[in-house]
Amino acid sequence: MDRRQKKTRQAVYDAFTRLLEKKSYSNITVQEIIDEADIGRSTFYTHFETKDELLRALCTEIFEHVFSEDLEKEQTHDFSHSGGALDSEITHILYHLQDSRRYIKGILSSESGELFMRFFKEYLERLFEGALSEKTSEIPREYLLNHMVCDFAETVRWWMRNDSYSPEEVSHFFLATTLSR
Amino acid sequence: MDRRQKKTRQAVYDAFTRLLEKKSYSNITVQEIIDEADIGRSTFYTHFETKDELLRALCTEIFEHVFSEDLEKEQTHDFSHSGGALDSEITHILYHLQDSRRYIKGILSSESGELFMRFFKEYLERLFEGALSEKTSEIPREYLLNHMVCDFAETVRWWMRNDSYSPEEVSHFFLATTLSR
DNA sequence: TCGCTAATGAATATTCTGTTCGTTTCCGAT
DNA sequence: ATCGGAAACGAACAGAATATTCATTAGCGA
Repeated sequence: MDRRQKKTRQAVYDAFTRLLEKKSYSNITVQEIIDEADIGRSTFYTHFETKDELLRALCTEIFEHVFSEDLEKEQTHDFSHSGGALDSEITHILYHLQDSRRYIKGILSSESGELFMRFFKEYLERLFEGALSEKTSEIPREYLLNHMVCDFAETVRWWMRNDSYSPEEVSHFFLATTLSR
Repeated sequence: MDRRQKKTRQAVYDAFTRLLEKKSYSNITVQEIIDEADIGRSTFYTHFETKDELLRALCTEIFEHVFSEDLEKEQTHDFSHSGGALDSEITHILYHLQDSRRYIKGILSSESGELFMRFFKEYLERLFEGALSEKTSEIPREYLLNHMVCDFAETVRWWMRNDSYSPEEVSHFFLATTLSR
């Protein structure tokens, strides 16, 4: 890929996250992003059709990073039998998220958080599908999956607001209050 | 309050909810609300500064209604001892929400859902504070409260997408997967 | 009945978005 | 080092939606 393109995209991502730390998503205009990134107007529009698409691209980039190694070995996941596998998996993801914390906090602190969470949950759904025990209970499986996914996503959101625990602790909180049924 | 003002506000709320049944929040323009409510342009702006403020006002109205009876007897709530009190409380709230289901769906199906959920969680926080057992566990109380609040809010969101269960069933799902620790 | 307040809506200003296009700059392949 | 193509540039423009202004009309309630 052309060096100029990479530089432009990166400049936009950086500018965007910098702005997200200061003000909410809907109050950020395309022009502000352009000014902050110091690029030409038409350049922005050759890379991204809309502000929404920019957000989507940024989220994709973050999650690609966070889930990269975890989802490719999806097949081998079978959390229902091995006790600690899910725990270390989750801890691992939390470490990745901690690295991207600066970006993520800004995104989560406004309506853009909605989109971020939606993406996040998509990935989590794939991850947790194997963690649900097979035996059918009185509770619908679709409810349980949604429950786990949302619970974890909200745990992360809480953690991001609240930087006072380690990935290991948070993983423990989550598993202690959610699973085991 | 002047009868005309009440009429205007009600006309706007009605128009807005009617539009929300058809399309999502972000695709509704102020002009459409004005046309649907059949009021003058400047009249809208004397009542609401922006579309966002209208949404906020509507959410307040909804929750005032949903939680009206429940929160005033807040003092007497002590779910930690009586088994079925929380259950019937929750079922009651779910019945209220079911009534407003038509337009809540519209609110939830876009970024406006973020605002709705934020409001919802504020009310839930007050409601659930009493439900947490006093005994300090290894899990921080603030984590547990956030966990319950988000879990219930997300349960409701799931239920709204997914109209196939009764309030009693949903209340059971929630209590079976969240509490008891 | 009368004074006050709300509603009206056309006109206008403003703000933001998204596109166009001729020009300039820069990359990388040869 | 050169050259063709691709990317960046940015002023200018069109279009959509928001928000404000103001003179006029209608309705409330004391």
